[in-house]
Amino acid sequence: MAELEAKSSGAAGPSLDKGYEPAQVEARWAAFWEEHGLFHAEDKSDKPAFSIVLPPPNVTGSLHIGHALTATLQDVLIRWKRMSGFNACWLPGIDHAGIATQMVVERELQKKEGKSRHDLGREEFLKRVWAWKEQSGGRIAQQHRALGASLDWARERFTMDEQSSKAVREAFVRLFEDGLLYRAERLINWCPRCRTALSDLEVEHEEGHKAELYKFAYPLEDGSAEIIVATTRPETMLGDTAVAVHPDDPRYAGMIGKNVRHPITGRLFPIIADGELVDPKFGTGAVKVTPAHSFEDFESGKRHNLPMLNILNLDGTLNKEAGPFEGQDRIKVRAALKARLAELGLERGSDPHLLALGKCQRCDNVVEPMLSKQWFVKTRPLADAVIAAVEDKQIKFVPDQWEAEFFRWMRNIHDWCVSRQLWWGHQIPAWYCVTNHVTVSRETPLVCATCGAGNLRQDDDVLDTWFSSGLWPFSTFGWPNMTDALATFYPNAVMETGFDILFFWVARMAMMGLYFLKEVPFKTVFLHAMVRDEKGEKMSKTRGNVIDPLDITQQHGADALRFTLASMAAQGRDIKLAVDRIVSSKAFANKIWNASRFILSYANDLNPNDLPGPETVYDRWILSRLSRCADATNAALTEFRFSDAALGIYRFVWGELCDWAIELSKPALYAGRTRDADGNVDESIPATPEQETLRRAAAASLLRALDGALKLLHPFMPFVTEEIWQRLPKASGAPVSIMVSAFPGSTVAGASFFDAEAEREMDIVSRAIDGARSVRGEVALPPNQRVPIVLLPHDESVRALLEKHARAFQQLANAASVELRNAGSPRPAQSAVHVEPEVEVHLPLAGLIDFAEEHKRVDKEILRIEGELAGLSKRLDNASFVARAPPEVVEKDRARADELRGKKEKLARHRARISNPEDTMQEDKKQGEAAANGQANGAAHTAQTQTIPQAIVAAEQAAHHAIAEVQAAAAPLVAAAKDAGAAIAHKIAEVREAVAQSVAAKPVSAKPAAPKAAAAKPVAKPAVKAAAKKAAKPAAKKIAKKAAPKKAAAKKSAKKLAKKVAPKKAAAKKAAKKPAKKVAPKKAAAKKAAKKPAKKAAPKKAAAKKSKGKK
RNA sequence: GGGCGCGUAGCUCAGUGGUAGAGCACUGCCUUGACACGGCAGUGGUCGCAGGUUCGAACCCUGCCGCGCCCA
Repeated sequence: MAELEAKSSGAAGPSLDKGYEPAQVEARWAAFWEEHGLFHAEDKSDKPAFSIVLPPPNVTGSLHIGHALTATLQDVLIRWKRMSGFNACWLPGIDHAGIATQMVVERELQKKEGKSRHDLGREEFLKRVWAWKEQSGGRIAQQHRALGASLDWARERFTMDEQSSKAVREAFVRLFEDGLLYRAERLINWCPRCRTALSDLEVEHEEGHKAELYKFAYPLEDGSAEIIVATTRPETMLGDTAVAVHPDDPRYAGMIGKNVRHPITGRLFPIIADGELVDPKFGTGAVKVTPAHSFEDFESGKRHNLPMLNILNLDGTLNKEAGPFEGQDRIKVRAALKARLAELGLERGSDPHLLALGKCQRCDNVVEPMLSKQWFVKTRPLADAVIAAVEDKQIKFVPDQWEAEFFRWMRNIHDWCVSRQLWWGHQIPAWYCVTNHVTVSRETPLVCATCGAGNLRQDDDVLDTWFSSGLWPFSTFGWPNMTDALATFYPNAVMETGFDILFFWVARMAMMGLYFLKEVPFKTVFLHAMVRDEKGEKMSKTRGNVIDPLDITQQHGADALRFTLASMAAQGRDIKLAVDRIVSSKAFANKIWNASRFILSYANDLNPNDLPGPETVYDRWILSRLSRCADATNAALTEFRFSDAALGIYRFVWGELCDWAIELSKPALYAGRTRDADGNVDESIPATPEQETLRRAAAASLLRALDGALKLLHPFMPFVTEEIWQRLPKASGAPVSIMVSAFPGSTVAGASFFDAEAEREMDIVSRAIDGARSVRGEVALPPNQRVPIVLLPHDESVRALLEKHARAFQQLANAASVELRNAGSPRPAQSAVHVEPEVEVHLPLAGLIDFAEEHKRVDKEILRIEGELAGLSKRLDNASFVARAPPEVVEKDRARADELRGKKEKLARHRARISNPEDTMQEDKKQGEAAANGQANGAAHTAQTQTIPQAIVAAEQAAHHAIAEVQAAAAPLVAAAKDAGAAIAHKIAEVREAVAQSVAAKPVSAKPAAPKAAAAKPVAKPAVKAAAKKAAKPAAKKIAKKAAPKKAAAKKSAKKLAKKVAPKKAAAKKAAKKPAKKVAPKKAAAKKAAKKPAKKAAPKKAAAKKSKGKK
């Protein structure tokens, strides 16, 4: 009674809005998840750990599309693992971004107060930066929340917080104590604008700057001659301390060892021989040497003990060493210097030249190599350990092409300059006494470790931001303290980031982690692609092509953005993001929303604690497909194939659940819910108990499929899935949120739903329905016009199978009626047809359509088949193919060829029938009578039987023989033609095919000699040549399309044969096919199924491919 | 200069040896009781070019052309 009441009110359910509106939903769930602490991971847990640290965005940054991609991919992994029973920890944080942040605050200070940081002093300035950080630093965290990122906010960290600072000091001191950190005067990259040293990596090399190669002469000291040097930077001559030539260069052999006199500063310096520095073919073969301002010259200077003459101030102006040019900017001085050289009569012309410029990554100013005292990390030993670990596969790169790149860099690594002349950052824990002894210490020291002097002064400089970032995978979990969290979450499972910081960050984390914890910091490095605009250009504010993720989120929903990014994150490719894609993802969210709305309206009265199992093959099929999708999703995510995972779910939901399962279930769901003209359910016509059972089973199966789909989709689209899932009827004890429910695997709710039988049956049914739909579409039948459908299965088992699905044809192919005839029964006289290996689908359309159209349609299909057949024949006629190709491939091709021949023949017969209804009807009638004389089939709907008349059996045998004969006869021809060229061979194959057909058509009278002659003839004909030319590279399709003449002939013979012995031949063909049949349907069916059951998708094929790939 | 990668339908991309697929776009029809952010059907490709290996090449090899990135 209660149940009945529930049922009658069930259809109403809690109503969902007609369209999905993300904006209303997302904020609510983001808050809900956090309030319930669902993002939090335990320091100690029985569950296996899975940890990812979010690459800390810069404190100056606001969320851009790259962050959104990072967050999406990591959240997908984390939510997937969390749902799969892991103690999943995703740790958020912010990077203090030394240079960038200092620049931002300085700029603001200048703008608002007209002051420089020096006006404020270090202490006051740092207060301002912290204030700025407090005010703006939280923004990006809020933006991550809006994306649905399930970060463990309780663990949020900052690279300058107390714990990180402690870790930095510990790391610095230990490296120093271990001799891996030293202070030295070296040539470094100096940014005069930022007034700090930079590491090699922070210099961007820009090529193709138009410049000149300027030549001038240095007079020899003794006045005997001059030596002409070529340079792209004449102004640096003020710092020259040598001129170098190649030791083997005869032009300068006599000058080596002599001195030149500097024409401006008057200094004397030598002409040296340096085979490494000098390329005798470049310029004049003599180069000026400026050891303090060029990396190459620096090395040469060391080799030759040259003085290192620094001519620059820290701001890029020239210092007193530049003599008369002191105080001028290094770039502006060039013109003046050249003028002076000209005055002195030393200018020797110039040539145009392209050169690469090193620019500051942060401010885009030209950097200067400069001699300077800095702190360096000795990277060689650290890098070697990392190289060994990667070679050992302790760290895996995905995609693995990055491994090579990584090795290359690690093997050529230079010592890392870690000191920066900034204020914002970790101040270097080194102190100096008055005599400049260095004391490096974890705690602020009171006295000099060397001389005991007091009054120590701490190093002014700070550390490179990447120094603290390098500690991130473990400093965040408490290092240097050995905490539970560290024990649980180190090493991290995955480091997911952009390839652009592979060296900046990944390499340094690897070095630091391995050194300090003796264990790699992460097991897998997944490097995602760069997000570009739809034209493939880098997004940048100056280009104005930036897609703001938060705009997108507001307009289309975070789910749409996330799904789009994940589905485009194919490995090793840039992501060209177009708004169109986001719109279609939004449509997908709406689609699943509406599907849910529908399913819920019929499933709401079910008892979730006792859901009925599947009843019909539709129920079984969709649950089987869900299991497959779950398997594929897990496999894809395991291999970081985000795109495959996302699109696989999309295909399942849209192409299988919505397009087929829901549609197929409607008759069952509607039973007992007859509606009146106004659409109201007529309560006076209740369902029968049988109908009720089917309805509940259908609703329950759809509900299960939906529940599974939502869970699979949840990591990608957390909001809409939560919103829907919360409205699903749930068993007692269900979790509070979908995000902590169990991720589906091969089994759904503990039961395995794989069902090969159901899938096979649905494969046949769906192809037949698709066939009917195609015919309808192609003959331009209005969608709402119901027409009868006649099905001719090729054997009894298929007939029995199809019996159950009449309603499906009515539902999905808009059939007015479905008539199932026995195999071999006469066809409807005036019909349009679609042929599948297992079944012919006829639509008797006499008077409804123009049969000329049907002719065209069938001809097109025949052409297509002939094209494919020609290709297959060419292969199968090739003796070495048969001999050398794997047997299963040969067998597959044979089966396919058989299948195609059968199909073609049926179509040809069909064509004949509609061209000449009288004749065909006679034939059909005759066959009908013959059949009627045979034994009646028990399960038959109609009176015909499947008995094959004796004549047909004979015909079949004759046809077999004839085919064999023709094959034998054609073989030498084919061989000969091969010599003559591939094109001709191809042609022969086509002709041979046609001949075989016509021979088969006249089985009784056919003689071996005839086909031979027939085959030989067309080859000789010049008519072939045009086609042959094209056929050099035979695309089957093309040939079929273009080689019209040949096709016409084939058609003609097909027509002829069809007229005369069509029915017999059909039977013969079918029989001939039998032996190969066992193998054939599998692949062919798979291929077709791939295309059809889901219009939107190719699920089976995709699955097949995947499993193939896995092997 | 060295290295890596890319070039497949109008667009964005799958596809690592058996004659090419998807999404979007496009065309036609359809307001059928989940969804017009929808349904059904359809058009569209000498897989950059040229050689080679192979029974067979979008796929492997070589060269060339074009584009991109990294490093010097």
